[in-house]
Order: sequence, then C-alpha cells, then structure tokens
Amino acid sequence: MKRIVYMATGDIALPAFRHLLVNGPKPLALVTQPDKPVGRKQVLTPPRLKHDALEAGVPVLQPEVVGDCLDELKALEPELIVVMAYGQILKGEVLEIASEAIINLHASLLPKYRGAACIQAAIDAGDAETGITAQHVVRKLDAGDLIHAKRIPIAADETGASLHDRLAELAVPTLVETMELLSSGQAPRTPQVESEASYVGKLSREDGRLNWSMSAEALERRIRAYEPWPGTYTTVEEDEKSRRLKVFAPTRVADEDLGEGEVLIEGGRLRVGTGKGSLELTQVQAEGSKRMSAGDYLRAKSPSRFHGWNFC
RNA sequence: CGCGGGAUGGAGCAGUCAGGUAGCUCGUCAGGCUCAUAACCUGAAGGUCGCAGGUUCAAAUCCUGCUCCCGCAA
Repeated sequence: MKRIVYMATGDIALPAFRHLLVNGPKPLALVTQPDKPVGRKQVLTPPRLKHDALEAGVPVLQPEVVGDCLDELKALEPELIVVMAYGQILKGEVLEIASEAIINLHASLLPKYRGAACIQAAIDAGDAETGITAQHVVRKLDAGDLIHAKRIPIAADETGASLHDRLAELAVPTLVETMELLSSGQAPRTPQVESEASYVGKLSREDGRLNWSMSAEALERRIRAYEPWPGTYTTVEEDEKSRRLKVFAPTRVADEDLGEGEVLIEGGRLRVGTGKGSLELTQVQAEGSKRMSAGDYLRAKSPSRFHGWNFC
C-alpha cells in the first residue's frame, strides 16, 4: 500500500505522521483543519503537522469542511486514508474515496470511550490500561469495525499530558502493524460490541470545576486527567469576590477529617475536605497570577484570613 | 481596539487611593541553642520598585507612552 492520504490536526498524530515521512510510504497529502486563532492574542496558528508536511514537500489541504476538497482527494487516487485527531466528522463520499480502506487511529481501547475526550476519560475512570485502536471509519463516530489495537498501562501519576504523549508514540507501531495487516490481506475485521460502548464528548473549561462532594480519590484522578485540558479549578471567596483558583497535579490524598470544601492550612500545606477523605493541593494558580506551589501561594496570606475558609 | 488582574532583593506579597528613610512572610549565608524538629535565638548579604519620558524641592506612589506575564472569553 503506497498511496496514503493523512488526515489529522492534533499533535497526537504527529509521531505517526513523521514516521511515514521518514520511513515511507510518504503521504500524498496532509488534510488538516484550517489555521485557527489561538490564545489571548488570537494569533492565527497552523497545526504543527502542517509545518512538518510543508518541510517534507507534502501538499497540504485545509478545507473548512472535507466535502470542499473531494475532487482534489479523488485526483490523488489514494489506496488508504489514515485519520487521527482530525477534528471533523467524516461522512458521505469521503468515506468512499480510498480504494482499500479509510481507517482511524483512536486513543482508547474501543468500544470504550468513543469521542473526543478519550484520553482524559481513561485516567478519570481509574482504568489500569488504555491504548490506540485502529478501526474502519464509518458514519457513526468511532463505531467502525476493529482492525488492531495496542495497549499501555496507565501510571499512578499519569496526567492527560503524559498519556497524550505516550499514546502519540504508541500510534506509530499501531499504524505500522495495521498497514502490514491490511497489505497482507489477513487483517481482522471485528465488529464492536455495542453493549460495551461508551461515549465521551468534548470537554469545556466549565467541566474542570471541582466538585468537593466527590471522593478524594476521584478528584485526584480528575485533576491528573484534565491536565492540561480543560484544567481543573475551584473558587474561593476573597475580598467578597469569587475568584478562581486553578489546581494542578500532583495532589495527594490525605486523611484529615474535613467538611466538603473545608480548607485546612498547616505548616505551609493546603488541604481540602471532600465527600470522602481529603486532598492536599501542592500546585495552584490564582487569577492573574502564575502557577506556584501551595507553600508560595499561602506565604503572603495571613492565617486569620483562612479561618473558616472554604472552596466551592 | 473583546473584558479583567499583574510586574517591588532568589520565592510569594504589602506599600500606590491621601508623593517624604524600601517593608512582611520565607529562602540563602554566618553564628548560637537543642536528644530532636517544616523548631527556636542572634546577625548578615541581597532591590536601577518592568522600560522610557513628564510633573515636583522630592516619585514604587501622580501623568503619558511602551514591553512582558496571567485569568476570562473565543
């Protein structure tokens, strides 16, 4: 299989793309999302994949919707289309363009965690392992027949960021092996077991608000899972204003007996009660301020101010 | 011109409204004390108060312009 079109936007698709650029077969084209304004200054930023593609002389297509470049795609006469973290749902004619197959590399062990927030979901749920699954792309999101999957264990201190990077690397052998299977004509094609399927939608910043009635263990996992996106935060009443306080990993489960959201300051350590057990926050970031250790955060605050302090 | 917060020794901050000796909690270094400690005591070093102009006898503080950092929004 030599004629490949790569459809991807997210950085998680970068290692596998680079592998193809270096070891071949070199993709005929990269289809990626249009450059988007990013950050506070709304600077128009191209996906990093685009940079690599252009450097390697691979043509780049950036249609608003994939349907806009159907003719260009057909003209390339691809045998295989590889989709990973592209950011658009594919339907209609696009699914028919590749002569052999259109496959997707998904960052979970399907049929678990179909959808966008699959990496966060695996950590949040406390799963022991996750992986990359290669599947055929069908109309229904992430519901295609399964070809191949590779697994990795989830570490006890795993964050969304670390798992993202490890899965990106895992995508390389997953893609290579999947292509070998397809070429050999021996590729399995296993329908997903619908009863075991689950779906995790896109996360928004608001999803990162910590609910102190959850257990300390669940909160600790969530803080790791949602780092760096969407991040987690709590709010604190200060000077009669409700201010946001971002919370980062690592956090530690502690065993003080505190009410939900009740704050205990002791020896420069910051602990909060939860629905079950308590949590020690070690890294926080106040509004308008940089990320810092809990000790630094507490340093300039007088102890009396914390009397009866609560997070909510 | 999307809204808002901020820049003060190595860290986190107060001081700015009402201009007048650079302060707090830590850290660092030196010495002391203790069986011992995130312990305590004594002392020391360390700052062009983001940058550039302006007002003033006098500017961290007032005025103007600029740079950078951050929260929200997208």
